[in-house]
Amino acid sequence: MEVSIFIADDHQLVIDGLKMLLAQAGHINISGEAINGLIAEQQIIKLKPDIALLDVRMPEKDGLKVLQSLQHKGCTTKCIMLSMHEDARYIKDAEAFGAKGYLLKNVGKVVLLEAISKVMKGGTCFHTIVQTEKNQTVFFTPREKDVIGLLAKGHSTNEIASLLFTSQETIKVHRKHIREKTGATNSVELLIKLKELGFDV
Amino acid sequence: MEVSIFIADDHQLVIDGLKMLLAQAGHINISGEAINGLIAEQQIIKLKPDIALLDVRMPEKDGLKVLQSLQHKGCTTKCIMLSMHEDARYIKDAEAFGAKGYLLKNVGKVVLLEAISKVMKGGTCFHTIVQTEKNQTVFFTPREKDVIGLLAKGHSTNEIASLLFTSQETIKVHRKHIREKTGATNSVELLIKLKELGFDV
DNA sequence: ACAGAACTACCTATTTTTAGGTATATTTAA
DNA sequence: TTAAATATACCTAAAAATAGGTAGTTCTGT
Repeated sequence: MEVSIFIADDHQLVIDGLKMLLAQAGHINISGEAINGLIAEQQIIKLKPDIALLDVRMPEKDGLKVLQSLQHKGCTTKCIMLSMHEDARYIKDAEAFGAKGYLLKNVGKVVLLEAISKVMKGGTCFHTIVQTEKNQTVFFTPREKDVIGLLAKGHSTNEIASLLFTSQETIKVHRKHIREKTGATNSVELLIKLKELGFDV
Repeated sequence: MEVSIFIADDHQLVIDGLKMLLAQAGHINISGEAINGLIAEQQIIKLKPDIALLDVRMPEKDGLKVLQSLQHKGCTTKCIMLSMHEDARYIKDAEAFGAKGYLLKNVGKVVLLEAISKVMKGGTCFHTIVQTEKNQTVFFTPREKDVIGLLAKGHSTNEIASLLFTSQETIKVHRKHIREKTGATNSVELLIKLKELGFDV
């Protein structure tokens, strides 16, 4: 049976490559493509492809957000996420948001075609990762996330306090809690650990 | 005429895509592929393809280093760099090291095929960028690069001094110079600016 | 041989961050 | 309606980073 697939990736060359790769398979037709999340979302809603391949990291709107929006709007297109990040949190989020699969970009075409086949048969295909003891959910409060966001932009405690209309002392406490939650002893280390945990910083 | 091409990229899916894309062109045959710089270098020397497509960012040995090694060893394969980074420094370096082309991954297949054609005819194809006043060459000494590398891993001045077998005072000076060169006032800001300048941090 | 660059090292001084503590008002959830 | 979580704010104290200075040695290229 003919399968229609939509491709969203921020690199045109990757899109072109995937198109060729999928076209090769014979039973697949490419219903559309997009180089950012916003266009992807609009087009997928409009074209209703059987499957959408969504790059996780995209401009305007990342793949997970597109996935959420599509689910929220009742779109029936089955989404397979493509990512460079072998990260538990991303994969869990993708699954939670209703993705049918999650593949790393370092898989080969065989794995991709198998995943598409599986998903079309109603199954799922999530990249299994070596899930060690760590990655125990680290949780941040909304305010802590505000602080993390500004920290990641290179702001000092003083600047963050001004931007969030609160005192330096308060921001100090938030920073302390954030460090304690991650086990980091300085800001650079903190940002590294946050990235490892899958946060967009 | 038949053109043999080697592909090096750290994502198998990108390789597979490019293979399909190039195979489509008819007159191109893929002589080999690699998912890291070291393997790429060995294979290119062994297989002597007409053209090598080298991803700039690769594990083990980045594309620019592979390019340098190949030139140094007198390899005649014409190298076209593929990159996600529209960065003056990378492009200049690539040209200086003897690359025949530099393309962003957001170009389409038409541009890629044209570039290959141009290069095969003895020409070059460098992605022209909007070169604003900024990007005035920021240069780091080898030792400064050592320090930057360890800083980016979250190490403190103290730790860096130990790792580089020198005194804290010396590392302080290096850090000061690095900040002065980039205009950053703290480490997080520094790393952000370095990334903007195209450094692998 | 000399100039310049790079690496080293120390100085002072201020600012910022890190690392503990306590405490209170407000909101959230059981 | 308690209990817990969140955001707020202040305290002390030590460690680290930032920002300026001078200066000697070594290596490299002219």
